[in-house]
Amino acid sequence: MGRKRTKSGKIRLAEVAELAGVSPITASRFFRNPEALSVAKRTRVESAAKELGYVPNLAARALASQRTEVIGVLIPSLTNNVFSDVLRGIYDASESSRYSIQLSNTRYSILQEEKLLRLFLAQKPAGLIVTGIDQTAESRAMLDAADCPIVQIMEIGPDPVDMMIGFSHYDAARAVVAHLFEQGHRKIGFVGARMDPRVQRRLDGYVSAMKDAGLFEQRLVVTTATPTSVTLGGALFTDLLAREPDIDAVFCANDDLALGVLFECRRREIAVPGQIAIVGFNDLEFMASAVPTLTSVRTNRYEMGKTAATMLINAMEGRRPEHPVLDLGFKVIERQSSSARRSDSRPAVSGAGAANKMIALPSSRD
Amino acid sequence: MGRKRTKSGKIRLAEVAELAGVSPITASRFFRNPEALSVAKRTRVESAAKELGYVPNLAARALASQRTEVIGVLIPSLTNNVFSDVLRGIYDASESSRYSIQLSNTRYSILQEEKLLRLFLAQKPAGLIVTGIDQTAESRAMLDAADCPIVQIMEIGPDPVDMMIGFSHYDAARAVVAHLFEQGHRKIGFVGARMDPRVQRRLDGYVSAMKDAGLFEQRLVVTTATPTSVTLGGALFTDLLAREPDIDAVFCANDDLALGVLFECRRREIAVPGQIAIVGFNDLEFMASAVPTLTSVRTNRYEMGKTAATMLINAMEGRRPEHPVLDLGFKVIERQSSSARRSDSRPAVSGAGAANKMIALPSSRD
DNA sequence: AGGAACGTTGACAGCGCTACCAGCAACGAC
DNA sequence: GTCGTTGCTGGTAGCGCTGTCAACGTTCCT
Repeated sequence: MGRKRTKSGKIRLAEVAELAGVSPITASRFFRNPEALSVAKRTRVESAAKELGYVPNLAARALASQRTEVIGVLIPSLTNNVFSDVLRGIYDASESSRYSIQLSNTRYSILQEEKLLRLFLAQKPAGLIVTGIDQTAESRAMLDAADCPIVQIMEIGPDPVDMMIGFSHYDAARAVVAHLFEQGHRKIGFVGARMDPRVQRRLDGYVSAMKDAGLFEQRLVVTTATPTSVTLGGALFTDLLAREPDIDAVFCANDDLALGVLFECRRREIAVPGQIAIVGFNDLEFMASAVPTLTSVRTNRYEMGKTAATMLINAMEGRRPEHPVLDLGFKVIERQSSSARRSDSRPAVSGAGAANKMIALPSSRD
Repeated sequence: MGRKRTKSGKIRLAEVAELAGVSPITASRFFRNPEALSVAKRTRVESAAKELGYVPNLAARALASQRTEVIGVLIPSLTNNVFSDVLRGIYDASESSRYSIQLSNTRYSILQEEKLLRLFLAQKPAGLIVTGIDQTAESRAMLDAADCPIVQIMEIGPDPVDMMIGFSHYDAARAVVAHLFEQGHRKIGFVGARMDPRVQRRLDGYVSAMKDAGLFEQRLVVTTATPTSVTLGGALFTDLLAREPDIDAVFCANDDLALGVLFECRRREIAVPGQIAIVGFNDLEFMASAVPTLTSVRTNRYEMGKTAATMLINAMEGRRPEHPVLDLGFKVIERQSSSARRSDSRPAVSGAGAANKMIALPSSRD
């Protein structure tokens, strides 16, 4: 009834200005561009704000300025380790800025992505980070029309919307196959799950490398749309073995699958790499301490996220990057699981901590 | 220069109202409480909004209504798998609501948490999800004073701020030790990393259970403040073995450490569970397909996140839960790695897919 | 010395929406 | 038939901040 909203405790810009003895607009400028104030007023506003514990009202700021300080981030999965690394980079980079992150999960659906994009753009984000290069035509049109900087992450390709940071999954897959050839493997299977666009491009790279060597057979490829998991790695490998019992290597589209294959080999008492070599993708932390240690492709996911956010923030503040497309490359980390074919069935287990040989390549720039 | 911001394309509530032939305030009501409109106006506004592609301006709404539709979420890590499951639950639950998630990473620092909390509360969030029960006194005071619903997640304890959902890490650890006793293990080591409050409580549970049996020795505990990893599991286990070569079981504070211990055992040709039993915590997916399969404690992380967000949303809309403290319990999933002591050194590997025996317990309510 | 240029400050209006309250019609109770 | 009561609708007045522009004092140039 008689309970009116108490205004007593509310600290607005006006209160700060009054205490500092300046006009509200001057106080406002202090928070947005302190250099524009004289030193005297600057210190006065600063101490007044601190004394009152002033915190700006972001909604009012957004409404008045017609823009937000929000970076929209669209990623396809919250579960996948790969994206948590990227996200960490994005959050770390944004923390030291005044921008905040608005995250949404497309669940690997470009239709969902389109819907979320529409939602995001309606709120006029200061910038946008989107995953990959496979948007719907509608999404692409919205991105092209958006009047904020945009970074596409996770891979590089032709025709960037704006900025782009990633690496060539195709080239990385070719490098893996080349490495396996080098180690004497010929009958190389491919195991993939989820089959999102980037996994598909890894498969494409594998296929092209195998074809180049005249070794490609469709029967060597086992994939599924099911989300990836360690258990699934074992199951897909079982399928592959049933089809092609005499394969000598397996290229897994990610590390979870590779671990599953490793466990399945152990279960079946198949020597790794003696009988079958295993290569994964992403180089998650556990790959280096598995027994045998597992070869994988290292991609700079944290750096990718951090750089993407940094590029975006710079662009939002008018400092556009010299090169809008940044290829972070990849490294094939050669470990025990793919070392040269040998006849003995027990892998060398002593060198768990042995230095990893690396093949470092920037993927080709489009 | 002469380029003024074009206002042409802007669809505001006023435009929708005009097309629908109603007043702006009526149109506004349509979006917030459609039932308050007559059916005729409701359909008119609805079709007008759809025709114009109207999207409300959240900043204006927040400013006018003095509240936001943002749920603040404070978690200690973006890397940890455990939190990605919780987060997925939170995002899934929020998706079907009008609330959006604002996520921040405290990096396991309660000081950082306090700082972020201050930031969040200044923006008047509609609700808050915070991790754990170990806030600073200052944070606690802010939470108590906050006029929005709050859910504490990940564990339960006495004296909730508002709502709480989780389980007792202490009881879970005691259940693990009990299980190991039951399987004939006596000299049980504890391996822990990061040592955040919840890991600490697992350690406390382990210590109390061991003391109850008169088997506790400080030398059996190896911990570090270092962030957890598979590799670290191997290293800590190596330390433990150097101290106590004749242990017969290792309780790992999480699954990554357990996997590291397993690999280290393989490296050293220690039979699991023949010579040493291994138990992890969290029951990540890979635990079930490792060789041998690894015993762990299943916690309903996805459900925890989803339920937390759902409880919060309900509370924000006036439907407070009957029981503000929800104990989700845990299950000790018994697998090969901790089965009864046997003299032969090769574990049974045939039953990879065998049904897991479970010990299900709601943790005790405080 | 006069004027331009710059740096600094403030007045005003309005961003798009909703809280609040008033008004109006339709209906039922006496 | 009069007086509530209920259900729906609209007018007014901001929410707290910033864009724009004008005005001021100072400095520098010619």
